[in-house]
Amino acid sequence: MVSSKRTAPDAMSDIDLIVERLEMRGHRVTESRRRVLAGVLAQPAHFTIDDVVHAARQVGRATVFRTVKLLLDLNILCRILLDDGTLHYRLSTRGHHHHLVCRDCGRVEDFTRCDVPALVRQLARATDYEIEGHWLEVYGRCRACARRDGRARSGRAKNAARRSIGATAGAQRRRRTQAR
Amino acid sequence: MVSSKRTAPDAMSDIDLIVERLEMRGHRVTESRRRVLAGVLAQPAHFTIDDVVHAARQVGRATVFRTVKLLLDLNILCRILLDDGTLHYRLSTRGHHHHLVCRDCGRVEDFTRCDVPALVRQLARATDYEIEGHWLEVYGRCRACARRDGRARSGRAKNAARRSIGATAGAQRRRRTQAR
DNA sequence: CACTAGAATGAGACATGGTCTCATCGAAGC
DNA sequence: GCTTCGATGAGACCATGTCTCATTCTAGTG
Repeated sequence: MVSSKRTAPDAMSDIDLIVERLEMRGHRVTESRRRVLAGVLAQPAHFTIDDVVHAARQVGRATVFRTVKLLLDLNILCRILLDDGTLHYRLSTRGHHHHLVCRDCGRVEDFTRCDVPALVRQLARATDYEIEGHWLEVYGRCRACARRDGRARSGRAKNAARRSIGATAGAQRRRRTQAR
Repeated sequence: MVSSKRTAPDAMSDIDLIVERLEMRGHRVTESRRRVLAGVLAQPAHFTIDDVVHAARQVGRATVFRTVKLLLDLNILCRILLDDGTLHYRLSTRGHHHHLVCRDCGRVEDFTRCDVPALVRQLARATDYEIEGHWLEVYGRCRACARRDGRARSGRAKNAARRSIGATAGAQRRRRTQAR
């Protein structure tokens, strides 16, 4: 709590903050966990577990999975459901929030405004459910992507409409593979 | 606004309706596809692809996957994101709708009221995204489940809170396996 | 400080969900 | 009846994630 603020504000301090939360919850702080944390913090906005497995190369695969799950539990990470149905991860902003995801480049914006509670109240009345939570993701195209191929737009529109939430995971794999 | 389970007047006519939609879109109507359709229509409210693979036993696994994807494309099926992050399928009610899912028994209600458009407009203004769609699922406990263990509730509450969207797929597998 | 319980680890087998390939079949238009 | 080409099935393959179990290591205790 009155913890070792041993280093100046650099990447380490982020790790230390998370380490503190681990300790507070009674989890042990091991070298592997530190490495996974460093790997996570080194990622861009959002990433797959595989990205972390590569970033924290000395750590076993199973441990990376366990640690990421732990971070989800602690609300240090959150999940993003991409347009194509695959799940990515990202550092969580504090509190209740949702994601606005660009279908083309995968950029993610957080937003905190959430109109759902009113709907939830009405649903609760109408259905007699005890409502405990909800999941909302909004999909679109960021300005850069919309502008980049504004003219091809009408041609792409049909594909975009086709490309439901359920586009294949395989397509996603290929897309990512090509991209690197 | 809450439409409950579809009652099939008789299964054959449902199949024929779907077959018609396939033909209209220029897809061939094969024996395998009929079998998959029959398998899908024989399912309870929601199901996994594996359930369909078992129901349509004479049909190859790959074909079941292909056919289900086709049905998703045609909006005959829709996906449900369960509490634990796994995807299930269900016959789609017409038009835009969302799901209210019971975390305990997995029951699903559709609802069509959707307050998101207002939010979407505001997001579009604030972020300059072209917004194309959204995904909303609401989680809770149906009346039957809430009543069944009303007393154990306080004890379970903590678990429920823990059990984020990210609960393990393994847990889900086990749950389903036990259940049959 | 040494000791110890038990949490965490890593290797690798395993499970699941899904895609791809390719030879073959068969629906439907002519 | 022929022909075309979309659909099929078997099975290999891949990605993601979990489980097991022997071993290691953290952190609390004396």
